[in-house]
Amino acid sequence: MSKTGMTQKERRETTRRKLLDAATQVLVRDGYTGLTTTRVCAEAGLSQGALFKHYPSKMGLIAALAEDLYAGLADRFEDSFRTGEDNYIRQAIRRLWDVFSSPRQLASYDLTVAARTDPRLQSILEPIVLNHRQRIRKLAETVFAESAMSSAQFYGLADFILMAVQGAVINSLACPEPEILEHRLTYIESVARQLAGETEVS
Amino acid sequence: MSKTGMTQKERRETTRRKLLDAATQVLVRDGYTGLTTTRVCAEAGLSQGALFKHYPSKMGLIAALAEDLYAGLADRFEDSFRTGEDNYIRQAIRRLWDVFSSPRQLASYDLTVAARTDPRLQSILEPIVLNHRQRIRKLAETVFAESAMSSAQFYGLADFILMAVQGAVINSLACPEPEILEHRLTYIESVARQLAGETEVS
DNA sequence: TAACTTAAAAAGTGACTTGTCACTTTTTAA
DNA sequence: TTAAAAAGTGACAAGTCACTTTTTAAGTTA
Repeated sequence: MSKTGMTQKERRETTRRKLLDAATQVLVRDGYTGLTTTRVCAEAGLSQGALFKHYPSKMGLIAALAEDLYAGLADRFEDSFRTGEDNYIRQAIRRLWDVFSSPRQLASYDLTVAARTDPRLQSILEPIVLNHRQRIRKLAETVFAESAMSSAQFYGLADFILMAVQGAVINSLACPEPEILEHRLTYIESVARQLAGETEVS
Repeated sequence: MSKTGMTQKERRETTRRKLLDAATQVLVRDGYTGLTTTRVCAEAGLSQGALFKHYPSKMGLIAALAEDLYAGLADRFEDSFRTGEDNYIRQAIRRLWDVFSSPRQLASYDLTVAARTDPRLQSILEPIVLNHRQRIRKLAETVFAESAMSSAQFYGLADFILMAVQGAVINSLACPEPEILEHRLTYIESVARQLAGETEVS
């Protein structure tokens, strides 16, 4: 844990990683409102000066944070679909639920919602979110290349299910009701099963 | 526009309404992060002292704001479904989209998301959101009492569609893509049509 | 009209915000 | 070994925040 014995490049990288990890944790724990440079530095065990040496402003840090965060989310999403393939519809919904209600995913909604009223944040998120979408779309195509459905058909369905799950997650943010949630998930599951059974949707 | 010629009760009420309207507008315009007592007072054309005379704290104001806001949302939701009944599935989806992408509805997501990391806000929203759900559920039941579907069936479907639309709306917050959105809406519409055509869903 | 109560304005307080600056420590290059 | 460059520190400036205190204005009642 000593600071010495590192090359400059290593020092740079480890410090930036510390800052990004700290920022992520603060965003997860305290939300966008509680995301202050003071807290990030305290969490990282570094000084204010260190932060502003590496990032020109708070927004600069947030830009790096967003990139890092979404990369992690996409990774998790992919992992979740690479493992386990039995009884896939039922499990897929549950897995989607797990993915989209994970702390980091919930924290990403803080950024999304804040972007509504912050043009700077919006322009930071735009390319990141576009890339994120593409990555998920590609996953859907490759994973279900050998499926009965065409990948295009599947993506339409998957995207739709995804929207529904996310809507359900966000709706349970302010007031979690396990029963309603369970009901919604099983409904989504049944719809997915029904839609997947038919080749023609539109 | 004179301040005089009012009874105390009238003064109280008009001032409180001014504060609530101002707070709503600030939330809509600047988001939860930008919702400060200073801005609310400026927007209302009143002093800080006036605000804290009527509400014991910022959270007290937010509690009143939330109640007022959600009441308005439910009203709008109901209105949207009371008028016009032709070609209802296609129109219903568009109407839902309109409702859920309205400025006030988007602003309500600021509260929802902020509640994740603020227990005080969460306990304020809990009863309000519960009541909101009930109100919407009742609407679904009464509106479709004479429909082919049973109201219970319809509510399951409606709730599901609602989640999907909301998910789509939130997903386009950070990075609006009209084409993707349009595609999603038509997909949701086709699914709704398909599901509504069958009496048995589960 | 005078005494009293409530509403609103004006001014102020301390805590917290982002960002800067002068300085020390560590690594790199000559 | 020594000079320059990079990384990191901690105090501090300037401003904003929620909230309080003091003062003025208006409404109510005797």
